[in-house]
Amino acid sequence: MPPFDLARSGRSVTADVHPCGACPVRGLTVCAALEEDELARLADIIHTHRIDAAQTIFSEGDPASNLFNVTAGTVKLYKLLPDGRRQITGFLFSGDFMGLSINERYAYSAETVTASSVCRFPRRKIEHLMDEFPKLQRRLFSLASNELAAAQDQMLLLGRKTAKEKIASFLVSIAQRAVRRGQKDNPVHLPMSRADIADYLGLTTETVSRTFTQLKAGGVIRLLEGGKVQLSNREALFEMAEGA
Amino acid sequence: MPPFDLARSGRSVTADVHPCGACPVRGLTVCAALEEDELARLADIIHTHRIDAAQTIFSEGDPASNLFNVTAGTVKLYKLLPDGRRQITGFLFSGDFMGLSINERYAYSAETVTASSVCRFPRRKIEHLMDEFPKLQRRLFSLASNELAAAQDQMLLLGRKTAKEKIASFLVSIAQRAVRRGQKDNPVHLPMSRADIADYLGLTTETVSRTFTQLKAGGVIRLLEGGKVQLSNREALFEMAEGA
DNA sequence: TTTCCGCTTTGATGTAGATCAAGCGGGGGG
DNA sequence: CCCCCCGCTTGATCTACATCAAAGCGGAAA
Repeated sequence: MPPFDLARSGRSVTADVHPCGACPVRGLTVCAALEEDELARLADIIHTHRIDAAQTIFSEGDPASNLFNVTAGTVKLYKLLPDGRRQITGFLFSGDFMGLSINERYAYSAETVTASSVCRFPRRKIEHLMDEFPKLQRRLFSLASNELAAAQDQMLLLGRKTAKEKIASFLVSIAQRAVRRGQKDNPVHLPMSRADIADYLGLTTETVSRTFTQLKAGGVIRLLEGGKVQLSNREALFEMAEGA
Repeated sequence: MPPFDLARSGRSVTADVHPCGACPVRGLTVCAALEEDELARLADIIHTHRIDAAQTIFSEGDPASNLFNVTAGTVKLYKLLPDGRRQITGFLFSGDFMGLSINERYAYSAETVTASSVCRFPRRKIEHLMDEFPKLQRRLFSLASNELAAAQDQMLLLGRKTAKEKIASFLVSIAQRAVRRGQKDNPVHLPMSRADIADYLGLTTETVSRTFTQLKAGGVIRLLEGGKVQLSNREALFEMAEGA
């Protein structure tokens, strides 16, 4: 997890001005709130960056000087305990945003899972724009509310679901998010490692692996090449996810 | 958990107009964003209700027609699995708000722990006011961001902490919140049952009880009358909470 | 005051998932 | 092309916490 300094772009990062009009995820995210001309104003303050896999974007406790929008690839957000135990609080795909903060500090670290592109908004400037365009403010509020609902689902999962239910829930939710991005949801693509999945679900790699094996044996899923998982029995998976 | 119908106030609920100017928690919550005259506008649309202990305020999936502000007492928010397993996603004290939703539906159920007072804002009307007073919108966004950060802390707790660390974290956080409300934080008051604490921390009542006993034996806390807990060694408790 | 009921505590036992420990397999570097 | 390394899987064992069980205990109702 080498550090990554946005100010001085090294080999692993490239910055360029990206025309928002051509943005592939424009409809999904913050920008969906804005009209063409307003979007131009937004474009003035953003920079897009291409980042290699396994790079730290920012760390918990850093001054929260930017908001980010993932436009390609996969990013994970996580928190650590002093002894190294890790909880991944979310995986981000294209269209997802990150960087909400309290006390001007990031509440979690962000690291790329795969090579990714992110679109960076200086916090100060976006706050100005929010005053100017209430729609933008409203959009961010709505996105934060969705995040909050997702966080509550995840609490239910972490606190009360079995390993099998956790894995089933995870697969279902990844599939649903793929659909929202307009991608096909079967087979689903899992770009992250077993260890990452474990740290997201409050399990160990071994348990994640064994549970996949069980689901496979039960004919509910098939493990394909390249981190793809075929959902062979979505009904069963859905019921399993809800503990039914 | 008897149902509670805001429309037809029964024995367990009383409604009256409450002057915001006299609100005890005005500085803590949504209303802190507003000036005197703006507050008057807000006062026009709210109703305060007094609710007995153990009453349902709203249920997961209900149309989210109101936002609420707790002005006295304690409320719990929770989600259920079909077989009855329960995850409490938060405890609310005076000054805390609830009712953020997605798809116009509540994402969780809310029930009073103790007799409480809540201040009710019709969603439709508050959305109008948000357009009129961007400060209000901003305030809600900021509160939602804080909620989100708290939710992420809770994920770390649920996914990666031991029973002892969970209880220690819980006590520390309850104490910190008491301070923010201007109440004394030692001893802390725990108005909720062991079962509620268990469902909040992803444990069982028995484990919660045993862990309290352990902490008591270790001289870290003392269990007092009336649900009060004396934090005898805050340093130790704080370290324990972080897993150090 | 006594009784009763629900909450809490304590004890005995069970188990899901963690931990410890190898193999296995595939992709990148030499 | 081969080897090495790393991530995944599988197996054996351990343990923190759950489950099952029953005994305090305190407050409300009679």
